[in-house]
Amino acid sequence: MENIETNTNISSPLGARGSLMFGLLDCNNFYASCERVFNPSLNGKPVVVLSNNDGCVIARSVEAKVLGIPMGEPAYKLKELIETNQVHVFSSNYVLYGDMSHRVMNTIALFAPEMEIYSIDEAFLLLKGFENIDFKVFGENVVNTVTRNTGIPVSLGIAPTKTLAKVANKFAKKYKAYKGVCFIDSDEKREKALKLTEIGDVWGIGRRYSKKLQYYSVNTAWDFTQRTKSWVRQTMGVVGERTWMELRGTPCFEMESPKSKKSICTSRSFGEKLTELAPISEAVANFAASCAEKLRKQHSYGCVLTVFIHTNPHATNQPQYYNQTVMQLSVPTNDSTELINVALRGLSSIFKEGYRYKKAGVIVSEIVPERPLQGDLFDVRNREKYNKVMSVMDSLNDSYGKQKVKIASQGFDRKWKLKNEKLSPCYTTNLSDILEVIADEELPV
DNA sequence: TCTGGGGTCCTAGGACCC
DNA sequence: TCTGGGGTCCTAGGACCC
Repeated sequence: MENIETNTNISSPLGARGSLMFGLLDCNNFYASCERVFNPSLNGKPVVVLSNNDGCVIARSVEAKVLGIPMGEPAYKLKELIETNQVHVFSSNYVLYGDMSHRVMNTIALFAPEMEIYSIDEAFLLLKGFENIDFKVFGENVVNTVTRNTGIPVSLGIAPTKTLAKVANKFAKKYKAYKGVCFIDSDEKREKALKLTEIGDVWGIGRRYSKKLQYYSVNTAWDFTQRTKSWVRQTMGVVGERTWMELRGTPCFEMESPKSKKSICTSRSFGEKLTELAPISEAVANFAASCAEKLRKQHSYGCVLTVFIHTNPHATNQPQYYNQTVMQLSVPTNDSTELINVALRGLSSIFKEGYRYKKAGVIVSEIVPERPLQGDLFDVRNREKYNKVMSVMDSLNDSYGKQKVKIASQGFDRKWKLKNEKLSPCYTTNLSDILEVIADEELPV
C-alpha cells in the first residue's frame, strides 16, 4: 500500500494519480532460461548459450555468472572453466527462442492496453488509466502469470519514463526481495535508485560515454541528473539530453508501434575460412535469399543491395582484406532470384584471390512498401510470374520447414555452414524441424 | 591584396541498443 | 586453430545550388 500513499503525495511530481506509467518486462537470462524449460535437469546448474558458429557467450544462467563467465567471451578461452565446473553449453537455437518469445509476449499483452515489443526478450507496457492501482499486486500478477504459462522467469520495472522503468527493472532483477517487481513512483525512490545505479548501467549510455562521463566525475545516474541541461547537451548531444530528461522524470520516449525495417541484413561468419569464390557465392546466394524472404514477410521491396566480404580481423598475422559494393536495383524487388543474381554479380566484383575469408553478408536498404507493379519500359522481367513463384515457395517452406524449396544457386555444398555442435532440439515447433536438425547434424552431406 | 551566405542533400562514421 | 548478428539514430563535413 506504500505506493498508493506516495502516489497522492502532492510534493512529488512523479506518479501522480492518473498519470502515465511505463512498465518494462524482460526475461531473465532468456536464452539460458529457454533451454531450461524443456530440460529441467539444468535448473540450478550453470548454463551458457553461444553465438552463431559457437563463437562467444551471449547468455548465461545466474550460476554461470557467479562462475565469472563474462558476456561476449570467446568460447575457446573458457574451455577449462567449462570443463572443471561442468557448465552446460548450447549453440544458439533461434527457432526455439523465437517461439518462446511469442508465448511470453502473448501472455503479457493481456495485462496492458498497449504493448511495445522491444526485443526478443523485452517489452514495454503502457500503464494508462490504472488509477488507484497497487503496482505491487499488479506487477506480481503479471510476473507470476508469465512464469506459470511459459516457464520463463521474468522481471518487471515500473516508472514514469522508459529509462526509469529500465532502472527499476534492474532492481527487480537484482534483489530477490522485490519478487520480480520494482516501481519508482516518487522522487524519494527515484533519488535512491539513481544513486545506486552506475552511470554505465543507464539505458542509452554505452561504453564510450560512460568513460567520458566518469572522466568528468559523473559516476552514478544521480550525478548525471545533477549536471545542467546545457552541459549534457554540449557533452552528449540531443541523445544524451533526452536520457537526462527521462532520468529526471520527464518522458521523451513514447510507446512505438511496430514499423517495417529500414534495412535488412543477413550475414554470417563461416564455419571454416574460405579461399575460393564458389563456396562464398553459395553463402552469399543464401544470404540474399534470406533477405528477400524477410522483405516478403514485411511486404516490402528493396531498392539498394550491398554485399560485403572480409577476412578475419583478429588474425593480425594474415593479409587483411575488406570490401563492399553498393548496387542500385533497377526496379524495387523482393524476388529471391533477382536479389541473388545482383548479389552474386556484386560479390564477383569485389572478390580477390589470395585471402582467407571469414565472413560475408548482404544488406538490403532503401526499403519501400509493396505496391502494384509499375510497368517499366526497359524491364524485361515477367514480374507477375515470379511473384507467384515466390509465394508458392514461401508457403511450401512455411508448411514443410525452412529451405525445403530453394533457388539452385543456394546450393547443397554448405561449406560455409555454421558450426553449431551443441544445438538443442526445436522442442516447440513441428516435427519436420526436429527431423531436419537431426539430418543436418548426423548425416554426411 | 581583397574572395558571401544560406540552404539542401548525401555520406561516412560514431554512438547506442539487444 | 577457435572472437556473433541485426538493427537505429545523430552529426559533421563535403558537394552542390542559387
